[in-house]
Amino acid sequence: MSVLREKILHVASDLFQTRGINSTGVDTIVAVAGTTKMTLYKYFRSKEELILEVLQKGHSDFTTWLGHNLSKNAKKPSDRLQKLFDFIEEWVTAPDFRGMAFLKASAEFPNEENPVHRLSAEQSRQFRQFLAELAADAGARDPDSLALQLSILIEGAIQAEQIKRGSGAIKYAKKAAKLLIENSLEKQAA
Amino acid sequence: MSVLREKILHVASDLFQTRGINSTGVDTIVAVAGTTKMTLYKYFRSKEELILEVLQKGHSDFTTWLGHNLSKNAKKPSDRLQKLFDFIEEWVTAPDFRGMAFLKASAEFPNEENPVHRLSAEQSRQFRQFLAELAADAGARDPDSLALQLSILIEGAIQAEQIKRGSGAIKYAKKAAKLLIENSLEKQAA
DNA sequence: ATGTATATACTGACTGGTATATAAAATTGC
DNA sequence: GCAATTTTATATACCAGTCAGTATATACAT
Repeated sequence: MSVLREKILHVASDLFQTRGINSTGVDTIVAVAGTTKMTLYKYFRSKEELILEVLQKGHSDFTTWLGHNLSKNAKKPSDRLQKLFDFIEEWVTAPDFRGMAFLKASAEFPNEENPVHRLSAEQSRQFRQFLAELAADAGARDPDSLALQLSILIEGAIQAEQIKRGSGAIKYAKKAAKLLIENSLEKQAA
Repeated sequence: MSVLREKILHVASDLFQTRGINSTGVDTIVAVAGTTKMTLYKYFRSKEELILEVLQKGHSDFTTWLGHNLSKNAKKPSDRLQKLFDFIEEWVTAPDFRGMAFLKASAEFPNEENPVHRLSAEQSRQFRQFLAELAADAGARDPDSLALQLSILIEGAIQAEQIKRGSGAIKYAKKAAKLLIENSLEKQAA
C-alpha cells in the first residue's frame, strides 16, 4: 500500500484529534502531509470516506494493542478485567493521548443516520462486546451488564480526560470498576 | 430582554444539538428563527459569543431543574445521591433529550485554549462540585472521590445514550452508582 | 423629521471536489 | 538495448457553494 496513503491517514487522524474533524479542511491535510488534493482523492473518494477510514484504523489499532497487551500480561481470564484498566490508564496518560476517536466523532456528527455516527456507534458496540467476552471468561454473573457498566466507566473517564488533561479520572474509574467486578464475581461464587 | 434574542438562543441551541455546532451556520440559525443576521449580530458580537451563551443557558437551565427537583423530592441529604440518578434518568429518557451540551462542545473544540472548550471544562467542574456537595451532605467518606466517580458514570452513560438512543445505559449506571454510594457511606459509618 | 430596527446585498476567505497540464514510469517496437 | 509511445501519478489552477461578518438601504415608530 502506498506510503502517501498511509501518510495522509496518519496526518488526518492527528489533525482530526487535535483540531476536530469539521474544523480540518482537506487542504490543510494535504499541506501537512506534503502532497496534493489530487492524490488524496485518488486514494479516498471523499472526505467522508477518509474520516471513516481514519476511524476504522484508529479503532483497529486500539483494540489490537489492547488485546495484545491483555493476552501477553494477563494469562488468567479472571485477571484480565482488572488488568484492563491498567492498560487503559497507560493509554490515557500517554503524552500523545488525544481522546477516543469515535466518542468525538459521534459528537461532531450527532445525526444517527450519518455514516460517521453509525460507524462510531458500531465501534462503541464492538468495544462493549469485547468487554462482555472478558467478563464472561472471568466468570461474571451477568457479563453483558458488567460490560456495559465498565464501558460507561471507561468512556466517561476518557471523556473527562479529553475535557481536562491530567484530571486523573481514570484512576477513580479503576477503583469503581474494581468494586463492580468484585461484586459481580463474588455473587457468582456464592 | 428581547423576544428575538431569546428565540435566537433557543433555535441555536436546538440546531447545535441536532446538527452539531460547526455544522450549523449563522444563516441557518437566523432563517429558522425567522430573523436576519443583522439582528443576530445586534445581540451577539460573534458566533462564538452566541455559542458561549447557548452553553451557559443550557447549563444553567439543567442545574436549576436538577437542584429544584432534588430539594423538592428528596428532603433528606442521604436520599439525594440516590434520587439524583432518578432525575438524570428522567432527563435522559425524555423524547427531546439531545445530549449534554458541554460534552459535545468540548469534542467539537478539542483545543484546551479555545474559549468554548474552556467553558465546557468549567461547566464539567461545576457539575462535579455540585455532586461533591451532595456527597458531603450525605456523609460520604471521601466526597470528592465519590463525586468524580459519579460524574464519570453520569457523563459516560449520557455519552452512551448520545451515541445510541435507547441504550439504557443510565439504568446500569444507576445500579453501579448505588453500589459506589453504599460503599462510600458504610465505610463512613464503620 | 428623526431615530431605531430590520432587510438586502455584498465582502473576502475558505469549503469539498475536479478539469486540465505536466512529469515520471512502464510498455512496446525494432 | 534503446528509443518511441502509452499509461500512470502528480501538480496547478480553478469551480460553485458556503462561511462569518458588514455596509448600505429601507421601513417603521416616535
